[in-house]
Order: sequence, then structure tokens, then C-alpha cells
Amino acid sequence: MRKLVTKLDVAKLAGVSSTTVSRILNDNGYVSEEVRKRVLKAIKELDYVPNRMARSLRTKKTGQIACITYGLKNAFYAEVVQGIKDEALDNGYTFTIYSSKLDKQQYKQLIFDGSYDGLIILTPLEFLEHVDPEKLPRNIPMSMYWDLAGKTNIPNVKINLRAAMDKIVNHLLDNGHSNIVYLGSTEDGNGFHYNQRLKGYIKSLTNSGISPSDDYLFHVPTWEDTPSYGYIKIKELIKKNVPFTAIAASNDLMAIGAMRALSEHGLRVPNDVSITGFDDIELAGMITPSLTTISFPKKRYWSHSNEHILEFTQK
Amino acid sequence: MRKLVTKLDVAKLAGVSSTTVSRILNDNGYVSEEVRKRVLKAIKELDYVPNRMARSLRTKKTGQIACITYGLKNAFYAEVVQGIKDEALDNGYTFTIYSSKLDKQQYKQLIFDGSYDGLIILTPLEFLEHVDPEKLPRNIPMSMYWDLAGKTNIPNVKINLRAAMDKIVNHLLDNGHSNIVYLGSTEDGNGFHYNQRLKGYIKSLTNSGISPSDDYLFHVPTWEDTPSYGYIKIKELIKKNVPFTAIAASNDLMAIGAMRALSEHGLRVPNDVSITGFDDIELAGMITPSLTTISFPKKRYWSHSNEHILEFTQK
DNA sequence: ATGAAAGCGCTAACAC
DNA sequence: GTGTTAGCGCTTTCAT
Repeated sequence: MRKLVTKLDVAKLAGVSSTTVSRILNDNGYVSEEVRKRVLKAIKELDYVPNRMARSLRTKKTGQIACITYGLKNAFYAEVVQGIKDEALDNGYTFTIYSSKLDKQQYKQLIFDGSYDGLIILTPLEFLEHVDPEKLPRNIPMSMYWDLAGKTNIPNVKINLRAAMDKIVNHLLDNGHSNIVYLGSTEDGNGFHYNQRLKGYIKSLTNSGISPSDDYLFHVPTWEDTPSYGYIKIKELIKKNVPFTAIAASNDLMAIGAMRALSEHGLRVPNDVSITGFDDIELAGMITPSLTTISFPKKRYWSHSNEHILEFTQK
Repeated sequence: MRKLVTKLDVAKLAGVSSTTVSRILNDNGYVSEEVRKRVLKAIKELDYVPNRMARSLRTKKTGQIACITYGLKNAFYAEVVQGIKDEALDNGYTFTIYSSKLDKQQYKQLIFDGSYDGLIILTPLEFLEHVDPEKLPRNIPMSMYWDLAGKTNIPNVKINLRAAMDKIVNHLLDNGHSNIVYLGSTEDGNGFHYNQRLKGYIKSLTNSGISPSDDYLFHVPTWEDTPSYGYIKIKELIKKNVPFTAIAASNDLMAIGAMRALSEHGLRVPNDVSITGFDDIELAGMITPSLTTISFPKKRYWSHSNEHILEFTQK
């Protein structure tokens, strides 16, 4: 355990004050070329690295940003998180990941313990369960991924899941399907009507004069949206023996699991059953047959923005 | 922007010294029940959250751990990172992700700037390019994911990729295949013989009296191991017109892309061509047909440890 | 059982 | 141009 090298050690070796060292490191104030050389040499010699904690305490800038997310196993979130991470690092920030399964106290700490210069929330529902944005003294910049109904006063990137699902179900209807299965979460959360996807599905059917039936709703718990779960639910569907010719899945992974279940029962895609995904992860185009899916921007929300599906709000 | 609430504010409101507040928060020293109540009430009233930077500066414990990884798009890494993240959070640590594409200076800072209590390295090759473990004053605990040849003095979780690839290629040989394509990186890095997988492939063939031919090596650059790349390379393979009956891919994602390419050319798996994966991500069992693959533990290295493939080293 | 005071390593007035 | 000094918010001896 080597003794910590401080600014003072450098200063002593270079025969200057610690302020001068600071000036050089932070590139402010005037320092003569001769002194700068000497200090730089001392820094190298001692292998000095400034202590970030001390600097943060003083400047009240931590250079850290935090991101609250659920999981990384879903390629959609993995891609989004990766994009944010790279962007953060490229801009000299450090990137910390939090789980969305935090309690009230943990959320409070995360916001107020002074560790972060900014906060990105990918799981608005879980966040709002614990934090009231109205009561939030806005001393830490936040940005939220918003796929819920209603509005928020936190700056956000808005995704219109309802319109997207509406669109993709319409696509199925246009292709002559009428018995369309919905595979995804059917929960409603906290008055925010979490299930925008379900709403889109219902709207689309209703507009076409079809009354949605519970027999066609296959519930997957929030955050359990994995291939395995899609597989299991479609197994159930087949056992139930209701007539169907299409499945609208809430994400690509579940669609892939669904395809597997169908094929095990000799049902061919798309000949016997049509199936649509959601998210457009890279894999969607790589399986056989390709998955019909709907794309969301994962890196550059605003530049690729789709008028109706996506909207960026900044206060 | 609310003014920062400090320990002193709490102390004043409760009519005690800041030392006492500290004692209560850190649960050491004796405090009378009556005072404790009063202080707790003041904390709640002011919505006080201790400043982590200040505490870290004093205690030299940051409660943060960092992980250096490449990307999250590959489900294998996503699962590993997720496991580490959850474990860290469950133990009261904060989890920060770094990219492996850092320069020497950035690596140095990461290790020495006092931000982290521990460091996990998932990309040993990139790390060792910039950091010499011999010269490392061991003042920050590190742990490394080790899939290279040779040894390291950093505590590590060792994966024997060579043995794993050997095993899976043997499986293909046992099933009567002899023209086996290798799909993966063929680069050799820094004397660490990065390509343990390729080595395993070669060993397996050689042991069976088959001399490996360059015609069967389809190179994928390190970290480009995506479905799309697998797809592209197998397209090339088909165009080349060399006879083959099996493909050993370096990971599951590339295998999936490869399957796609085959099917586009009317080649059926496994009837016409056998294909094997590597990593055993959840998806491997969900595509049709299922991918034959080899499993690596992604969360509990030691408990599920496989004698020959995996080894945990702790100094 | 509680408080006073020093100091973690750094930066930013303010002096010179 | 460069140095002196105060202080960020916290914990931890050391007194009392």
C-alpha cells in the first residue's frame, strides 16, 4: 500500500506552492513556462494523480452521472444504456448504474448525497412510486425516459408506445388478420396507465370494429419480458385452443420465444401464424424468418426522431 | 436550488454537536435514547442526507466499485455485468462502468484517483496493454476475468476457452464431421495468445489427424462478434465454395447470424450443416433449431465451477 | 454521554 | 506570476 501522493508532495519536489500545481492541472491563471515544466516533471516522477473526492468536495462537481435502469439482459435496454455510457465517458463523465428496485431512502440518497452531477431515469414508473417530482428541489439535473401516459415536469425523452402498438396491430389487420393475440404486460400502474402498448392494441382493434377479448390477452409480468416467458405463454395459448392467426408481442425477445413455441407445434411463421415484435433489436433481422418489428431510436433520440412516436421535451 | 443541508444544520436544530449526529448516523459511540430521538427527528425534518464526497474524503472509503468492460450488446457480457452490478448494490456499493477503450492516463486515473474501493476487469487484454501489474502498487483491490494464456498476479476468475472449444469441436468430430469451419477472431495479442478458442479448435482437429486449413478460418475482429458479422462471414464462406458440413462459432450471437446466412441459401440446420455456439446465452435455447452451445457461469463463478473449464484464483 | 478541534486533499479568493 | 489561507462536509481523536 503505497502512501498517497498529494498535491503538496508535488509542490515540494518542484519547489513551488500547491496552488501553482493546481493552476497547472486545471489550466487557469498564469504560470511561467519554466515552472510548468518543472511541475509536470515532478508529477510524472511521483506518479501523481489528483484525488477526485477531495476535488469534488471543494468544487461541488463530481464528474459522475448516474443511470437508473432495470436490467441489461433485454437487448433494448442494453443498447440504450451502452449509448448513454459511451456518451458520458466521451464527455469526461463517469457512468454509474443503479437498479430500479430501490427503496425510498435509497432514491433519496441517490439524488441528494452529492455523488452525481446528473441523473438519467429509464424506469419512470418505479421512480415515481418513490419520488414526488413536485416536491423535488431541483438541484440535480435529471432526464427521464418517458413511456407512460400523462405528463411529468422532469425533462424527458418521450416514447409513444400506444401509437407504436396501434401502428403495428394495424399492419396485422391490414394483412387480413382478425384473431390477434396480445403478448405482454397487462398491468396498469399508479394511474399512469402503464400499459400503453395494451392501449394501442385495444384501440387498433376497436377502430376496426373488433371488440377485444380477454381470451386473447396473454399477460407477462413487467420486467419478465424474456424469450422464455414468451415461449411459456404461447404454449399456454396453444393449449387453450382459441383460434388465432397472429401474435403481437410487446418486445422482440418474447416474439422469439413465441416463435419457438409455435414451431414446436408444427405451426409455421408466417404461413400459419404471423408474429410481430417491438423494439427492433439487432437480432430481429437475424433470426429466421425475420421478425416484423417496430423500431425505436436507442442512441440519438432527437436526430432520428419520428414525429408521431417520439418526442423530446426539455424544460 | 435548495441550500445544502449539512450535519451542522441538523446538530443546531437538535441542539447537539455535529459529533453526536455523526455518532448516530454511523452507529458508534454512546448516545442517550433521548438525544437520539431528537436528532432523528431533526434529520427527517430537514430531509438531511449525508454528503458522500465529504465522508469519503475523510474515511478513504468511497463505497464505489468500478468495472471495466467492453460492451453490453453481447448478452454474455450483459449477464455478467448485471450479476456484478446486483451483487455490488446488494452489498451497499455503487457500481460504475468503464469502457475498455481507455488510454494509459485514463487507466491510471481510474486506479489511483481514489474513486473506487475495488476494480473488476472483464477485458484483461486491453487492460494489460496499458497497465503493468508488476509495477502496480496494490492499493486498490482488483479482480480480473481471465481468458488468456499464461498467468497474472492479479486475483482472477479463470476461464479455459481452449478446453471449451476443444470440447465442442470434438463433439462435432464425434458426429462424423471433418470439414469444420471456425468462425471467430484469429488475432493473436501481445504474447498472451489471445485466441484460446482458435487454439482449442486447432488442437481438436490435430488430435483427430486432421490438419487445419486456413480455408476454414473465418476471421471476425475482436469485439465485432455480432449476429451481423456472423451472417456476413458465412455468406463469404458460401461464396468461396469450399466443402463444409459444420461451423464452430466463437459465440452464440455469431452462430445465430450464421444460421440466417445458411437458411437464405437453402441450407438446413442441422440436416445439411451442423453449427455450434459458445457462451450459452438464454436465447440459444429459444431459436429454432436450438443452438448446441457450451455454457459458462455468468453469475456464480465458484459455486457452479467446472473443474476443467473454470478455475477461481485468489491470492 | 457529549463536545471541541484537527484535518482528509483540494481549489479559489485574496494578497503580494 | 506565485504564495497564503480559508474552508468544502465529514469523521475521529482527545478532552471533559
